[in-house]
Amino acid sequence: MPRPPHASGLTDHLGFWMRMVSNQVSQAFAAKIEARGVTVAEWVLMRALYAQPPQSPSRLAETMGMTKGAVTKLADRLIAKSLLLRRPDPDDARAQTLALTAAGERLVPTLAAIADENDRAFFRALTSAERKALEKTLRRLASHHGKTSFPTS
Amino acid sequence: MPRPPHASGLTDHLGFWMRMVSNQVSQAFAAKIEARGVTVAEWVLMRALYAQPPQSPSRLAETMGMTKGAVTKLADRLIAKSLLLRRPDPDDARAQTLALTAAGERLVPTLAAIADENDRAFFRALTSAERKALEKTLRRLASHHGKTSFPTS
DNA sequence: TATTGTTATACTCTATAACTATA
DNA sequence: TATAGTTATAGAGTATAACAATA
Repeated sequence: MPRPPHASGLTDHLGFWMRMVSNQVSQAFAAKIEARGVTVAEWVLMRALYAQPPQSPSRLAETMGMTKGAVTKLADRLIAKSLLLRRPDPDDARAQTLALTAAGERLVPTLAAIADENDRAFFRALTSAERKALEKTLRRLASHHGKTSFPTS
Repeated sequence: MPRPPHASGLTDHLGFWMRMVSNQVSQAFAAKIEARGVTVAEWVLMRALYAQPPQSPSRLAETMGMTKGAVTKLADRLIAKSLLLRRPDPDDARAQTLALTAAGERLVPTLAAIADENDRAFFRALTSAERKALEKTLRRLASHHGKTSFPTS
């Protein structure tokens, strides 16, 4: 009987392991912030607006690497939760600005603390040197392949 | 004027970088296999069935870490593409079995080669030692946090 | 009763494209 | 005409829960 042609396995690819670990850490984080009523994507948008002047949807779409339509939808949800405000730009009647509400501003440090804790717990299995090496590697890969320009600090 | 309370930034978390790099590599792979008419999730299911005896949806759900309903939906799509076959289990009238069609079996090595190439291209920026270290780290994290039991070979 | 699998429903995330209002 | 933003639509991915058939 003929043997089937060789095909590399799922676990032969670093991309597979990246996806698996990424899903694990993101799902753990998502579960923790769900109690605060926000999703991971919402957290990212909120953090991008924290302690910043109001930003246009276009600009947020650019820095977050998503489409304008996606930003609108995300913003709609945060507005419905009274965490975000949409206001017309006084200088350009076509434009809008997005800014956190007072409640939104207050929530960000809480979410940030949850993110800190989640990260610490998840990567606790690694030594300090391993974490450093992992971060360096990931940053290299991200900047090598990334089109999006997140604030790198 | 009061300074806003400190909140750690998105880029302070390894989880953020994991998610960013994982998305980059998965999206690159998704774009390449789209020409063959399959998605990443479909590839994973197909690879799990390649050169294997027919498997029950339950078992696949277990090993892939998803619900039975999700497997059914994924299977429906692959069946519509004539890449998968669903057949009643002769030993248990409640049960079904899933197996690749001949076309499905033929497609897997092609997809595997694309995955190989995608992985090589994406991680080319790293040295061999860095890749080894990354793999070791990711496997450690995955097994430390994973409930799902993928074939680890 | 317990189990297998499907179906129904829902929600997040994301994209593309059409559309509106303004520049 | 070009740009800013929203809306409409679509589809992947995933989950929960109700259900039918069978064990």
